[in-house]
Amino acid sequence: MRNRSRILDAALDVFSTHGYRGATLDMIANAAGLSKPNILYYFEGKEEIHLTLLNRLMETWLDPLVELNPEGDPLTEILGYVQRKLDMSRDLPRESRLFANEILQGAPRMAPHLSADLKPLFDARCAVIQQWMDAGKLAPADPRHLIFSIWATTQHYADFACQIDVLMGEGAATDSAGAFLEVLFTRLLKP
Amino acid sequence: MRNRSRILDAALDVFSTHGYRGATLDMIANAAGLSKPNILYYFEGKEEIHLTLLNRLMETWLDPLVELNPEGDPLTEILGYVQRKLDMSRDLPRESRLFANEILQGAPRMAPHLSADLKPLFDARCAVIQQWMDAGKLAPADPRHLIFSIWATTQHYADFACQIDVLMGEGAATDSAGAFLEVLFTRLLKP
DNA sequence: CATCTTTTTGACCAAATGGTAAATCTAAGA
DNA sequence: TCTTAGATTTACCATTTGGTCAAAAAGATG
Repeated sequence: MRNRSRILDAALDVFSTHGYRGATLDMIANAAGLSKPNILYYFEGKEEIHLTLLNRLMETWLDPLVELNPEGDPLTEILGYVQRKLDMSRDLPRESRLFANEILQGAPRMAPHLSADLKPLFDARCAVIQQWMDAGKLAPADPRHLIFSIWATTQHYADFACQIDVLMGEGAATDSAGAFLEVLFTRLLKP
Repeated sequence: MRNRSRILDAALDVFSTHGYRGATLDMIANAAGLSKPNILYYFEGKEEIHLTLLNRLMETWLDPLVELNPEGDPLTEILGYVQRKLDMSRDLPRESRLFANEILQGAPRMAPHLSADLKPLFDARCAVIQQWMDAGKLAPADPRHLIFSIWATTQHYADFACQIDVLMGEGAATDSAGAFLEVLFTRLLKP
């Protein structure tokens, strides 16, 4: 099944930079070093490749939030979450852009996942954060918007990388971003 | 020239939800209530329509940052900027998504604009903010990442609206977002 | 070697898509 | 009313693209 992996890797390249409709099987075949019919030997079609990528992505994507430990020290936990999300933008920018593309276009193939997987986790984590705030361990703020702001600021470094490269120089951003975001969320949340 | 406007409006709808390659002239024609050849009577082709939209967008997009007044009260100016950007996400979500789509895909048609128009403004505003911080009027933080975080958090409400709708219920977000972001950036920047 | 299964490929196909050409319609002036 | 310029449509065209099919390679197995 090495070919399957090569196809998925190539498809991740292509889908993440051109979007679903902008990607073609020929592009994927080329990037994978296989012929188009050969790709359709391993996958039923373009949509199945895309769907496979999205399904795999969902686990990876939720993981950092799953790891947020309700028993841990509140501020440390939140800052750790920010750090893990920022690491993902640095290490998996293609996945971030694949996700962004899908959401931008109204999540036509991922809406079920959002309701079924993301929403329950989101609600649970919001409740935990709210309890931390109620207990005075974090400064008060809407937990939902807090999470949105963490997603937005961290993913921005992957999704808008090309703009950031123009403004800061290639790759100069992700280093200093970690320090900035730590300050940002510490000042927001320190009780 | 009313038809030109109708075409551009329809194209904004289509491009912002499907991306450049995902959009078709037929979709645009349909949305505009015109025939495909009639659209090509007003524009040279698909690319010219897209380019026209991007060019118009650039002005609108830079405007809130242009309005940031170096003579004003620092915190008020920054918070005003955040508010204007958030208003844009609420009022012009299609434009925000058009922009996000373009950047996500590596800004193939807008890279020149970024270097020529955005970069100088960005550098100038960073310098102003740095001076404010040096003068002790704002708490210290990297001005570049500050601006990125403002872009990220405000545009997130337009670009990821479909995800936010799932997590918070339709349209419930943009109201409370303003208050949250004001707290976020006040706690970050208040000296 | 001979057989059987798994991969791979070259030649196609039908639909979609960006775009063109020429004919037709419409409205304003002379 | 006739003319003329602009606007619109119908009928196409060439290319791209997702996908199929049968045949050929390439392994495995006895």
